Amino acid sequence: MFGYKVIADRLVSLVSPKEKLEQERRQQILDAAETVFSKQGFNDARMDDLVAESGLSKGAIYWYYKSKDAIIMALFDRVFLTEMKAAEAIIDADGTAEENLRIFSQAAVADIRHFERLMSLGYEFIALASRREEVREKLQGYYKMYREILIRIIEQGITEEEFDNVDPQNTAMAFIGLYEGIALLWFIDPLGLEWDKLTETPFDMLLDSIRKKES
Amino acid sequence: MFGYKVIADRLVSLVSPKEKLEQERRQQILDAAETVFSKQGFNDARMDDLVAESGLSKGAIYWYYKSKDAIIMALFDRVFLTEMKAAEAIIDADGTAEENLRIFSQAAVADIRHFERLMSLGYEFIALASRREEVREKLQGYYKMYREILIRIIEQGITEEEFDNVDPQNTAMAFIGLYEGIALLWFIDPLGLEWDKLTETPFDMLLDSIRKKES
Amino acid sequence: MFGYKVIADRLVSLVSPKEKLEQERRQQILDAAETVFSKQGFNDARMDDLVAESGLSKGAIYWYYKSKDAIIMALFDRVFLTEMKAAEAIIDADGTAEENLRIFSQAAVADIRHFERLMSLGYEFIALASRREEVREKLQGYYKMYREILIRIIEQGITEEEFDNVDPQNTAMAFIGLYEGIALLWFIDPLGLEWDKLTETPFDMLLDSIRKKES
Amino acid sequence: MFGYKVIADRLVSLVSPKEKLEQERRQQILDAAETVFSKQGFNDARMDDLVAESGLSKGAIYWYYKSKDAIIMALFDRVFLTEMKAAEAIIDADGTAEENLRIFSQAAVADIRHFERLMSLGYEFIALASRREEVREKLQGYYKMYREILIRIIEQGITEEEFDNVDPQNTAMAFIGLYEGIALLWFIDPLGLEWDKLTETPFDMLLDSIRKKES
DNA sequence: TATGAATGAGTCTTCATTCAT
DNA sequence: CATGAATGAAGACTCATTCAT
Repeated sequence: MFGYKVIADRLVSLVSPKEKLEQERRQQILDAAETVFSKQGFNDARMDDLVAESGLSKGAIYWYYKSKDAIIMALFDRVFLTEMKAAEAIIDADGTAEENLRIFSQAAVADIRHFERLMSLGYEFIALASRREEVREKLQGYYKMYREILIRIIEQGITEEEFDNVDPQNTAMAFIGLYEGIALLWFIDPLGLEWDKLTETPFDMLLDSIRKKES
Repeated sequence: MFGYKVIADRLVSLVSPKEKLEQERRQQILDAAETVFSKQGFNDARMDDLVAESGLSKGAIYWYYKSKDAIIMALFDRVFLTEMKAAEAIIDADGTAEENLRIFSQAAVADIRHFERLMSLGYEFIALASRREEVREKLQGYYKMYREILIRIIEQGITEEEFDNVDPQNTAMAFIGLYEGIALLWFIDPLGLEWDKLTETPFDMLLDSIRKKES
Repeated sequence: MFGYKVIADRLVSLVSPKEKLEQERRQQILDAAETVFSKQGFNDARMDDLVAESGLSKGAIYWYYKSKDAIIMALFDRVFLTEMKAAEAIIDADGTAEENLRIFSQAAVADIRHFERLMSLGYEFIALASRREEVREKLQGYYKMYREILIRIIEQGITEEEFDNVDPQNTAMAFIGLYEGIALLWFIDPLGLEWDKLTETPFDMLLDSIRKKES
Repeated sequence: MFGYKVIADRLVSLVSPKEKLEQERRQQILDAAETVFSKQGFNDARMDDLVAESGLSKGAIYWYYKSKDAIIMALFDRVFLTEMKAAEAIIDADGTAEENLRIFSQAAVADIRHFERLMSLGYEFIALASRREEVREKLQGYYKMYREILIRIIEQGITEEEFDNVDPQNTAMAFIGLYEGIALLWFIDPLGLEWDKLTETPFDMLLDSIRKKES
């Protein structure tokens, strides 16, 4: 990821001013979209709200994105990509499997806190998934990546005899599912429970169940 | 639940033919709404789609519900109520805590399978929750009920020394979160994994971690 | 044609009030469209102009026609059909070929005078013809019908030895072309020349050239 | 016509390089406009289509023409002028009236074939004529010129006793109308009839009717 | 001169809701 | 109670034109 970022930064400095402007404008529009859509939902958000929020004109927005839907999809990709990159950051981590799992879990937590404002957006996308093949496929890719990272960590744990000989696939699903579910509960009732507590116990429970029992 | 149904049936037989018709019409409308909304989402569904699906006229629908939103809310309540009733059915169950937990878990599973078609509807409601106090409160109530049932079972397990002395609240959240999360993953990628398998391992993992260790 | 009209009238009286209303509304809309489109052209005409001219609401217009283009096409058909029926009226005429030709020619003249206001509409349609297969085909059908009527009259003239042994096809084209061309010139410069005079001489010239020369 | 062209060429060589560039650019724009407008019609053609077709930028086009309408008018003038020049070429011809008429007729034929692609453009202009005084006047001028040339030829024929003592004005209208009408029919149904055949017979018919009968 | 990003008034169309019958 | 024609406010999108660079 770091390497990637460096390359990306370099790329930015290499692009023409014109391309830089285009990138800026697109970010400007997606920033506005993120704010407006997460506040009002895709359907209740008006293009005029994007105009007001972005400070651009209607025409300018349509110059960069051909439709409201295109903006939604671009926003999806941006959120998606950001999360993917955040996840990739953990791959390189070395340490015991449990440490890696904890780092990953904490990253996920941090992630969710950070993208607190994106959660409603996220459920909009999920609601879309049943109707839009394209969205569903992207979400599948996203979770697949997560699963693979976790599977690798769990396999590491098994190999290094930290963990019992569990099924890595199912175990990974358990971890991911747990986090997603907890996030959902927290989204519905953010004041009802503290996020950290909400997170730690279930994680420890799962971890506990796969930790190599002394014999 | 059964008792309830009996009561409901009695109620039906006690009401006047006029009221009976009204209830039938409302169910007709909500049936159509369930189908149409789950297929197209709240926003892409047209009142004319409800007309076509229900076989009623536009005027008839507006006779029984004052707006599209009222139908959405009534549908929410119906889904909500059905789930609540399904959950209540387990309260009376007697058996060991682990048995009850398993029964509850299987009910949840059965539930989800049964309401497979309602899942997209569910995520629409969740997406709504961040913008509509009313929806959020109902969802909170729904999960609160679930939590309380689980807490009771877990407390039973602790009291009867089946389970370790875990925190009932957090443990309940872990179970609920796990199921919700797994459901979400399955919703995104239904073909990717079998539902039963998807469900059993995580459940066993959690259960394993709270089961009283021999000392 | 008369028979047709009678049937049509009967049909009207047989249709339900609902269908009658629909037909009235559609005529109302096409009447407004005729006025507005002929005055402003298809593109400069606004749906709001149709609203104002028809006395109906926007929604009512869209209830009966799904788009502006659908109205244009329906208007085309109405104009087209009216002209076709007017032409058919002449078929039954008996008399010498020359008389029939003159009747037909005068009908065409009368027709054009009557549809003076439709001429700009006509040229809009003709301009459309190069881009819209559908329009082109309808116009082709229209002129085909005209040609066939004329061919029949000319063949009658040849058979009855009123006319020389000319090629009926080409001769028919000459007559039709002449009338269309004269109409076009008159459309461009209506004050520049009187319609009757504009019409008679060319007609007589053509007629003269095919009249059986005494030998 | 040739003389004119020579003058034009001289003019070009006399102007400054700056003016020469301007003339080139304007032709470039009108060339693109001719292509785009005849393919898509005035209304469906976008300024961006002109940009793409001309290879110039938006700004450049607006540098040379202040509006889309100005381009339409300039294009009209260019087409108009070209046709006028073609017609003028015949004025000088000497020969019998019938020869001149035939030359003129063949020129018109050639003209139409040559401007086959411009016909839809032509009908766009004609459709415009009813709404735009300016366009109507130009078209009137155009046909007036044609009429005058024909009148001169016909008067020549009468004077030289080739033709009967017909009314030159009406006879000219007959010839022009005939050609315009035939062109229209061919535009609607180009495959339905061959152009040459479509043209010759009517012409011969008219000619036949005015040719001096032997007495 | 030339560019093309930006503007924003103007359009068609949609669709929840109403109401005369 | 029921119908479905009618309403009209509202919204996404277009595109001729402008103007900073």
